[in-house]
Amino acid sequence: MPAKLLHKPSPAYEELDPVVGALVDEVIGRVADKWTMLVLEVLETQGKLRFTRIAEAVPGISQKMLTQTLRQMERDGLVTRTIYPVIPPRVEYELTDMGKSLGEAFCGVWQWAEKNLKRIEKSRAKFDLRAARAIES
Amino acid sequence: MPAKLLHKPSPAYEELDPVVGALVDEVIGRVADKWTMLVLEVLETQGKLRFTRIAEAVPGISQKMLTQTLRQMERDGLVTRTIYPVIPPRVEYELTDMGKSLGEAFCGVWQWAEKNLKRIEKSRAKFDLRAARAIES
DNA sequence: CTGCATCCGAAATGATACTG
DNA sequence: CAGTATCATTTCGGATGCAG
Repeated sequence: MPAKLLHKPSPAYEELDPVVGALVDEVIGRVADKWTMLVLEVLETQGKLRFTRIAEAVPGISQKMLTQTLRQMERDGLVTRTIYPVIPPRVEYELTDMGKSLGEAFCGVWQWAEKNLKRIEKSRAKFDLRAARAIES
Repeated sequence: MPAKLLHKPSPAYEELDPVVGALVDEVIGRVADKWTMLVLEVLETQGKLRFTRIAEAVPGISQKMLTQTLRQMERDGLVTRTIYPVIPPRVEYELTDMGKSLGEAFCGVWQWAEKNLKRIEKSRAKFDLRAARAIES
């Protein structure tokens, strides 16, 4: 992989190969999903978990969205789903190697978010203040 | 951010500081947005650009979404917006230092996406095949 | 306990027309 | 050129009921 393509393929790259470019965008769209990121984070830090544990660990997620997110992640090969044929049912989810590697790739983003939280809030306050004054005048 | 929780417990960091935890989630939700990521990437690799150039470089984005995304990024302090009072209007967008640092944080995710594209496609094909067979039987 | 199916309102997005 | 405004459409997400 050339150093030039460390990031998303440039427009030139997409003109050469629009299909691959579109697919990369599609994958980014999938992976850059709020619930996917939060579930990924939980599974990365807490290891193998069952459905209800994940629901508890991801604040605000509904059962429907959790099921949907886990199915997508399973389809994409990010998690394994293990069903224990017992009563009551027991289903456990665990990151695959690919899932773990994605978690590591996102690590920098989490750090960035924590580190820059206050700066973002300040920026927003400033922006909103300027906007308010613009309306007055 | 969802308002209501269907369950009681929370992740470790939220128990320590629920407010900060919620804010980190909010920032992640914002930053882990498809269009934000794509625009960020374009500005990172191509530097200062005007509105139409960005639109051309981000395949599939609508004018509305580009405007919205750029406004949010400006509000969060990720980009600067420079207006040249000429006719026709000329507006240029450029990453701030904070925007650039976010771009670097996302670098690993881009690499991951390119690297694992084929593996994801294979996983999906396999999953869909199993699902199809499950329906038949 | 897990999680699918369905309904429904809310929110996000796209398409189009229009403006300084 | 760089938007804003509006409307149509799609998607999201919560609530509920039910099944294995």
